[in-house]
Amino acid sequence: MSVPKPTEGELEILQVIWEHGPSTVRFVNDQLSTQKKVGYTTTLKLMQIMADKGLLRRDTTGKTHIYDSAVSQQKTQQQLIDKLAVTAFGGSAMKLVMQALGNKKSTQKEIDEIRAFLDQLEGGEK
Amino acid sequence: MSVPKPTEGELEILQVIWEHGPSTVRFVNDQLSTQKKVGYTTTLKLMQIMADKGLLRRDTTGKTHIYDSAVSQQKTQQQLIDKLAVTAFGGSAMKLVMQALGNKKSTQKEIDEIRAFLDQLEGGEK
DNA sequence: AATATTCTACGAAGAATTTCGTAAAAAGTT
DNA sequence: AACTTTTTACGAAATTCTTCGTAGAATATT
Repeated sequence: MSVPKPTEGELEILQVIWEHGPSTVRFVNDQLSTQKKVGYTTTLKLMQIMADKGLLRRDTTGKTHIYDSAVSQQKTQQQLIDKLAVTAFGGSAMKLVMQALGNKKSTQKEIDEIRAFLDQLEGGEK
Repeated sequence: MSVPKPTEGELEILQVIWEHGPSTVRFVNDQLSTQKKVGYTTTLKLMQIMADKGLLRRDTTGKTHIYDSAVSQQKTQQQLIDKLAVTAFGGSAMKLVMQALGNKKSTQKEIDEIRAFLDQLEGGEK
C-alpha cells in the first residue's frame, strides 16, 4: 500500500502542520497542548512513526528536525470523507452531505456559499 | 460519558441493524460475511460488547437473542460528521461539505437535489 | 434418549494505537 | 570546561480494538 490512512492522533498533528507549515516537534506539541494534555515524547514518537509511514517528511540537517506534511490536505480529507461515506452512509456521499447540512444551523451566508459553489460546479463541468 | 462513538467494526454491525431492524447474531454475521470474511464468534463478541456499551439493546427472552440498535442512525451519523469536521476540517462542517461536493463527480440530478434541499432549509428556518 | 447442531459465555491472543520513561547526543549557558 | 537544557532514539507499558478457540447450555434431529 502507498500511504496509510492517518489515525486520529496523527490527524491532529497533520492539522497543525497543514495550518502552520513545516514545524518542529516542540511547536507541534505546544499547539496540541493548547487542546489537550500530551507529553513531548508522545508527540515526538508519533511524528517519528508518521515519518516512517510516509505521512510526514523530515529534514534532519539542522540541530532540530523539521517535519513537513508528505500528504496533501485535500487528498487526505477526501480519503476520510470517502471512508465515512462507506462506513456510515452506505457509500453515499450525497447522504453524508445532506446530513451535514441538515443537522446544522446553517447561516444564510453559508447557504448562499453552497449555492455559489454549486453554480461553479455546474459551470466547470467537463 | 453516555454512549461512546462506535468503532469501525461496530458501525458495520449498526448499518446492518439500521437497515434490517432487530436481528440475531446469525443474521448480522451472514450479512457481514457477504462483504468480508468474519467468524461467527467474532460478530457475537462484538455485539455483546456493543450491548455493554449501550450501542445495542438485546432481548434475551427467546432461545436466540435479538439485538436492536439503541442509538439513532441520524444522531450517530451526525456525531461522526462532527468528529470528522473537528479532526480533519478545523471544526468547519461547511468545509467538509464543500470538499465532499467538490471532489465528487456530482450528477446534475444530485446538484438539483442539494438545491432543493437548501431551499427547504431556508423555508423551514426558526 | 442419544446425537448433532446452534448459540451464548468467557477468556485470551493478536494487532493497532497511544503514551511515556530513560538514556544518550547535541546545543546552549555560566 | 562543567553544568543545564533541549532534542532524538529506543523500547516497552498501557489502551483500545479485533479476532477466535473452547466449553457449556439450549435446542433440534435421529
